[in-house]
Amino acid sequence: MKLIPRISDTEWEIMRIVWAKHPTTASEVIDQLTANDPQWHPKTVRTLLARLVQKKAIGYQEQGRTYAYSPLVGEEECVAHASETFLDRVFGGSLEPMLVHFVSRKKFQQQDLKELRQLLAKSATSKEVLEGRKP
Amino acid sequence: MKLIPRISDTEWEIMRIVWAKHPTTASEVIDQLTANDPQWHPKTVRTLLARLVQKKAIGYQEQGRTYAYSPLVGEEECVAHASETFLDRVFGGSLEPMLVHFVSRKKFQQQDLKELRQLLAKSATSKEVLEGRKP
DNA sequence: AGCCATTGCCTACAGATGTAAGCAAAAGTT
DNA sequence: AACTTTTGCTTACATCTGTAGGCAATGGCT
Repeated sequence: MKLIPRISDTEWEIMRIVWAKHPTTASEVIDQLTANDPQWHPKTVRTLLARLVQKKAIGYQEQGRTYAYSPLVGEEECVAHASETFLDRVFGGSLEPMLVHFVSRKKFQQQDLKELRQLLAKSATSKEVLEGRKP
Repeated sequence: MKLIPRISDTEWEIMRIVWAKHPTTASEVIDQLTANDPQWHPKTVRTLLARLVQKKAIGYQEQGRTYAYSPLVGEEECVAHASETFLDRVFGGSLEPMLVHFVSRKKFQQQDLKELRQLLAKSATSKEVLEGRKP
């Protein structure tokens, strides 16, 4: 079974960019980040990239003097792991209270409700979900 | 606007207990925790309680030589804050991908789906949304 | 009265995190 | 060739976290 390295808050920002487009270079990542938020300091981004390499969350291939980074862990796995952790921490592992929370929060728009509804309609007929487990 | 202190993983365990019953004492919290998981060391719990006091996440009243702790921040606020943070980090702030994730994960049972539908039925206040069913 | 358990307070300490700075080599510019 | 920029490598450093240990006072038990 694969080990998922612990990815910190700021590191997630980096990872999402790398997952979105890879291989990618440090300067590309920096550009992406600073485009949305000029608070990001290039030096900080490079440090984080190096740490992610150490953690084996990403790897790289040398392209001349620069590195072309690529993820070594799947986004799905990390998302799943982070979701589990979040659920356990904040909702004690219970899904329903979490859903109640998200469904009732103000930012939850009608549009979202509609989409969710369609999602459920599909899930209800899909094998993966229906045959999930349960004795 | 109220500031929500940053609550760490282990601190959440403590907070959930304090929210569930307060005021409560250190030994009560320790009992609760060790009941489920004997790994918890009493000293660790006391340290965490002290840190939560420092962070002003909880407060206390002296009951003789012991402290009776109570939350200073609401569970709702903290849950909302943690949820926002999680959503931003892991799903870039988009609710729908997150819901897709939770709805499609294997542990999501039919029972949960049913509950969620009922939940949605209640949340749905508009007719357009209600009509979004049947493929 | 004396001893022990309990409680909070102070201290410890390694590893993770956020946030960079300094440096040397290589690449690009003039 | 000289100069500037870019890049990765190394180092810094205050916090925050997880996980306790030691100490002194207070309360209980004998």
